[in-house]
Amino acid sequence: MAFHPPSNALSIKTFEHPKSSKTMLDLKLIRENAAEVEKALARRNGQFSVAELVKVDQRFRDLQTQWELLNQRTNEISELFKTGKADKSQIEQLRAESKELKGKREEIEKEKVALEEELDSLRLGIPNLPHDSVPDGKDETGNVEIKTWGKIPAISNPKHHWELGTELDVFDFERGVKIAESRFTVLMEMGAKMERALMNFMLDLHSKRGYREVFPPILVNRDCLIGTGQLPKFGEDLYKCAEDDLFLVPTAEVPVTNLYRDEILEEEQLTINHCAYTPNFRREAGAAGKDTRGYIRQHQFNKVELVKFCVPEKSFDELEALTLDAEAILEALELPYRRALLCAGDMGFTSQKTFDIEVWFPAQDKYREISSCSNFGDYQARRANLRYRPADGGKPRFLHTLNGSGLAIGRTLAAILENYQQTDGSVKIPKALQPYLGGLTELRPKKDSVKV
RNA sequence: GGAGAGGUGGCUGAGUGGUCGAAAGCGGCUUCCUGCUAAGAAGUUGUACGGUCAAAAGCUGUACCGAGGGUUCGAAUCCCUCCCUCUCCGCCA
Repeated sequence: MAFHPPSNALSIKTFEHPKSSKTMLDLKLIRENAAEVEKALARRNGQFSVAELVKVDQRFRDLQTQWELLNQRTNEISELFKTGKADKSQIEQLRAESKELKGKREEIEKEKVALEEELDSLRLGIPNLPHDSVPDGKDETGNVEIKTWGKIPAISNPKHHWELGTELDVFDFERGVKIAESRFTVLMEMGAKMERALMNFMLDLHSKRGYREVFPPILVNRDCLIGTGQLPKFGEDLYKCAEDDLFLVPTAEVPVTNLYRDEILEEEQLTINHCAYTPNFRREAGAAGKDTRGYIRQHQFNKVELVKFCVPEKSFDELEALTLDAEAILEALELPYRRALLCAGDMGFTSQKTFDIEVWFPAQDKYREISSCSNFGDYQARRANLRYRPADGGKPRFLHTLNGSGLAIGRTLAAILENYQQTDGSVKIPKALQPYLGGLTELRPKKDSVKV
């Protein structure tokens, strides 16, 4: 696998000086570089075109100009009234003209509103541009392995985590289904404790490394989801509380990135680092039949998330730092992993560049994703109106956002079970986690215990 | 859930239907003064989208005082609807 170093072809840097808010990509940039934008989008999996957008935008701007001219005349008329310059003979005529102008304006406004809606929906439907350093590729086969860490354990006939977990009284899959539906699992005694221990361990480690811990709401409003990019396109994967128009978070990325929505931060405050634990809820709409066994793909799962807000110039350095911070958890737990650079076709909608961290699953004999670390550039910042005032006092600029799992807790638990399994069916506890479990060193099946 | 108050620029906070993009203060920026990590003086300081310009500056047009409607030649200011915030009461972990 080849490593693709950053190139400087179509410079994503030109996106750093946005002029308008509430767009995902800078409209001006799209207008002026439509061909290059098309080309960058073509690298993604799926059909995205800006041609229609450019057309609607042009029509909208024409109308805008007409509308402004009508307003200008209206203002002139009222100026005549104000200054008393209008002849008495003219007054009635001016009143009539103004009314007529209003009628014309209303006509234009009708079309404008319709066009604006269309424009918004077109804009929100266009994904972020893959960075130049992102390799081409249609799907995960195009991803590039960047590094591997740790020694893959030699286990003969490794058991799957769901087998180990059931024997060790960690998971109760059947009762999870009874209580909710499929893809819901009950964590029994040691499972519950392990999950809680992992949560605390991860938050503590990240806190030590400079992330400020937050615990946000787990129900969020529509604006948040538009801000981070889940809406309007990916609503089918969300759980919704229809009566309140609130949604269960699919990731802590949503509430944490929206912490500073519509705010102007000071450059001195950046980089802001947050870590947050939340449960996450996903309908897994497109995942029918995938990972139906085990604890890998649940409708509800726990995760610690890392989120960064930084100045545009630093975001790629911060992406590396963030990825290392996520990897630090796996290294502390001594779980073998690799890092992959996602190709353009496999990247998330909002991302400019993404590293996946994949942990080794012995029974599956492969690496599975446990974290996804992305630089979004100013894409989310535009949608969520996240800005900062430069230290030199200039105009507010959009900042850059990043996030990554640090880590998915359920998958970490599953990975521990598999990688730390012993031939006698017991599972050792990683040293780093033992203090969080009262010094416990292993999980052992209770032969004499009756399954309650 | 009941009653009341309120939503104005980066922040605090004035604002009689036209002189308000909006007083004042704070903060920011620039300059001056002062020999000391301070204080003072003056000026300046919203955002977005257009036009002019090679470009920037400048000039200029339009919009924006919670959102959306209405009245009016003209609305931050009057009317209606909605949203949100705060205070008191009730209820509750």
